[in-house]
Amino acid sequence: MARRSDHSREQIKEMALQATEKILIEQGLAGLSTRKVAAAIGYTAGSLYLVFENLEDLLLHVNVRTLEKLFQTLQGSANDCPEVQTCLRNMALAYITFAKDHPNLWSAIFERQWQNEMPDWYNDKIAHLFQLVEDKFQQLLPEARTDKVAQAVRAYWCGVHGVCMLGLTGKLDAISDHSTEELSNTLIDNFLFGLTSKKESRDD
Amino acid sequence: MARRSDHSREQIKEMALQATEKILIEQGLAGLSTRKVAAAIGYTAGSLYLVFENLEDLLLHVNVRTLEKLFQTLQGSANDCPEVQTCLRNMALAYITFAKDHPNLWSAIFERQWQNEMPDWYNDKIAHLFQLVEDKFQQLLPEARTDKVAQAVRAYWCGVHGVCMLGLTGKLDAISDHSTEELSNTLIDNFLFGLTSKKESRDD
DNA sequence: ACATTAAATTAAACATCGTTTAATTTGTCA
DNA sequence: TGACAAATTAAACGATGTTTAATTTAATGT
Repeated sequence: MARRSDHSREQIKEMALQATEKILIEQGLAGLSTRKVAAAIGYTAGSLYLVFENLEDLLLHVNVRTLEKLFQTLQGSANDCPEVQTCLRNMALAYITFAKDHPNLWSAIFERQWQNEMPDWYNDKIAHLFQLVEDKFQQLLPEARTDKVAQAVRAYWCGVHGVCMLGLTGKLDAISDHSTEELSNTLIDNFLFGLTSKKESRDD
Repeated sequence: MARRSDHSREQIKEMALQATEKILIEQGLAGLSTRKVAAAIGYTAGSLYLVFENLEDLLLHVNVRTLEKLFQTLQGSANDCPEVQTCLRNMALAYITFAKDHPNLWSAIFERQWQNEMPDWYNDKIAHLFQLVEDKFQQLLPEARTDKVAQAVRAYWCGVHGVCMLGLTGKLDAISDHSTEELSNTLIDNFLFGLTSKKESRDD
């Protein structure tokens, strides 16, 4: 075996990931290209294909890192809160804050239409995130059936994500300028109130 | 003045819009290109720039048509319902159904990161859609302050959109397979219940 | 120490893209 | 009929993701 440079495959992989993240942060998904990434790490576009399947694969690895950071943030916001409702409130706000702080990284996860379906190691990270919310809902609804909790988790998640998406892409500002945080609280509070008030209702 | 073909500017515009829509439906946003559109209407890519600013402008015009269709659908679902809650339920379901029926047209509205901010004639169409929901909320909360209604509309809209987005892009299937419609109902019902139960609560 | 060999890396090619430019066709009017 | 202007195109430009063949590099066997 022989290699010209003193970078191992893993090193190149790491360098490429960091370079991609930097470009993504500074120029957004539209400003990302294989040649830019390669130039940033002193290599050529072709070399990236030795380490990643293609640009989509590279981007997927950056996204999973973003998901990990998001996980840390959400976990931190889910700890010291007296009531479960407060936790779920805070986690939503933490999600929104994260998206605002890292708009390009965050939207890189959703902006793209992926060719292949997500690999397992990626879906696992998302499940990891869901688990964080699910724990709280199990605490909130201790006697509820498993699938009811799962349903609540998804509804919550969709709501928060919707606020984030429409809020950050400015699709709401055209109409009014309510803050995204207020919107999130309105949605969560009312949803949770409804959920905890009529635990026994059957409507399906 | 002289023109080679017997197509007026308006005709070409219309032809291009229809061709774009067809390509979008069949091949998705990733399969769309100026050359394809031009070829489909028997012209050359350059000719499109006589009629549209650029591809983004062309796509925007297709999207506004999609919004108009969506408006018709929502309006239809908002008519014959005994209770307001039922209307809001149905409108959400209609939105989801529309997105499922026209997945590529629907996601073309959101998948792309736009260079320029939306023109007024586009934002107006969105406001038009919001109005449809706002009417129902005003009916639901006749005594509420205007901004509270506006807030509720946005929360509702974000929730529904979030369900749609995460549901259609398959970001939820990785975890469980609850139907998108059930999810929508869970979110809406609980949110509305919370909203109508504690009308007088103050928490901001 | 040197030739061999295989891996690492690149340069170049390919097909495509959005957009702009100059060239060409076309129809109308003096 | 000839001149002019609008309509349309062909071609060019710079850029993209990806693949290929060529080249460089370092370790190995002798």
